[in-house]
Amino acid sequence: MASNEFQSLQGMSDIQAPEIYLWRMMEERARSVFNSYSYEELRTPVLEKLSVFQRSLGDTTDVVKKEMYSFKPSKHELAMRPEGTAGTIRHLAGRGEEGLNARVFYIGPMFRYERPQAGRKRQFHQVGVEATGEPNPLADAEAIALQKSLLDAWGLTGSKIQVSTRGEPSDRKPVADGLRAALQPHLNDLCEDCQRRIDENVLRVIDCKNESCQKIVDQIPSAIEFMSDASRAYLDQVIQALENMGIDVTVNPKLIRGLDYYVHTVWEISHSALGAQDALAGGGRYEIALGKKAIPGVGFAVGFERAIMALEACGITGGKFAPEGGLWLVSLGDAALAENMKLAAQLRAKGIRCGMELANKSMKAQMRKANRSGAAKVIIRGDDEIEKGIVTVKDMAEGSQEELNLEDLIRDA
RNA sequence: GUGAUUGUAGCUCAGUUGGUUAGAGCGUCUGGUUGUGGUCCAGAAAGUCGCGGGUUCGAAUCCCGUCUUUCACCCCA
Repeated sequence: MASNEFQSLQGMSDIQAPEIYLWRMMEERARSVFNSYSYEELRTPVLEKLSVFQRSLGDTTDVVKKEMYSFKPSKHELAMRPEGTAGTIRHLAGRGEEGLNARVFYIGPMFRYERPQAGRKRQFHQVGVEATGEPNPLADAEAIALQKSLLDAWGLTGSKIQVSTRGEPSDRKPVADGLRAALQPHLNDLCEDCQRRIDENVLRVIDCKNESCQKIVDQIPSAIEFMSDASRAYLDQVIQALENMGIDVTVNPKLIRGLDYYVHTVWEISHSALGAQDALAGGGRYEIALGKKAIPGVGFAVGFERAIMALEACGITGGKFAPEGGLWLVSLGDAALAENMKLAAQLRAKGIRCGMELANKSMKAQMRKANRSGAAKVIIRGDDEIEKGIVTVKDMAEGSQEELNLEDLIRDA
């Protein structure tokens, strides 16, 4: 089978039935949930100028540094979007005042050149939202509530919401300095990676998976303790607002989120079914400057591939959402086949799911197909029926049959 | 980028220390006498054993390369 020519690219897969029905369910319900929170859909291009991502995600992040599909077809260096926020903000920034108070969502493919792994593809799919506006703990809480509504709508259970804060930009230095000072005495006990991280990105030491590093991290003060009173108060207000809405979250000061643009609230939703990459969704408050003015907002993204892994662990699979019901037309003889083509067109015009065999096959074969299609009823027509202007209708579940006038069938269908 | 791992019919997999026409189950198709499915029975079609080299009288089985799968690190959704 699969010769190389028929293989899709590494980390990029074809999504087909029955899994596709799960995707469709998720997309449809996502749109419905977003509508209930009065968010509008925004579709931005997959390609943007490379600078759009460099400026919003940060030059130093791995995503920008080494995971982007970029190329230069003409004047500008372009890149395929590795996430949805940058393009969305690029769009909103162009809408002036209106863009500073917008609520939009997106659904679509994202691209990152990484080694594929559980729940990680090179072309992967996200649904996300962005709500722009000045920092407001209630907005952050609402975004988390919206995300929870989304997962609930999909029927996903067993996920965990963890919340933390990055503080304000002015907190960054005190936090980094404070953590470095606290870690310094333990330097030799940290893993190799972490010894490097202390200088490069000290926050990453906090969520190192190495057990011995974790022991040390547990001993030192959390990043939040080095932040200003205002930053801590902001987080408290978010937690309070979530409590008021009855949303259960865990405050985890060790939660680190990588992108540079985050300020204040950050959060992550994880699920035990996912393996090492257990985050199926993440979000946070950000401030993104593309031009002179920074755009403040809050948003989140959910990974479809990972959400699907979690859903399947909950026993929710695509097959459950496969289309079924409707009719199947069985034709005996060429005359009936021609007549059924006409009938099918009439039924389909009424929006009825309607299948039929277009080749001259045995009745047995046609019935088998009808059964497989999930049709509720089968319309059987041969020379007899054509002559009398009737159809034989068989109920597939009960096995019962009756004869109907053709006109009655078309009218009542 | 680092370290492992996978690749045999549409799908899930067997294939013994390299040896004649590569197997099974599921699925598909066709039948089981006049126009009836989901069960049962019978039969059939379907693989240049991921791709390319090499070793050998002979390779799905050994070696090298390459693509791909899966997993962990890294990073992230």
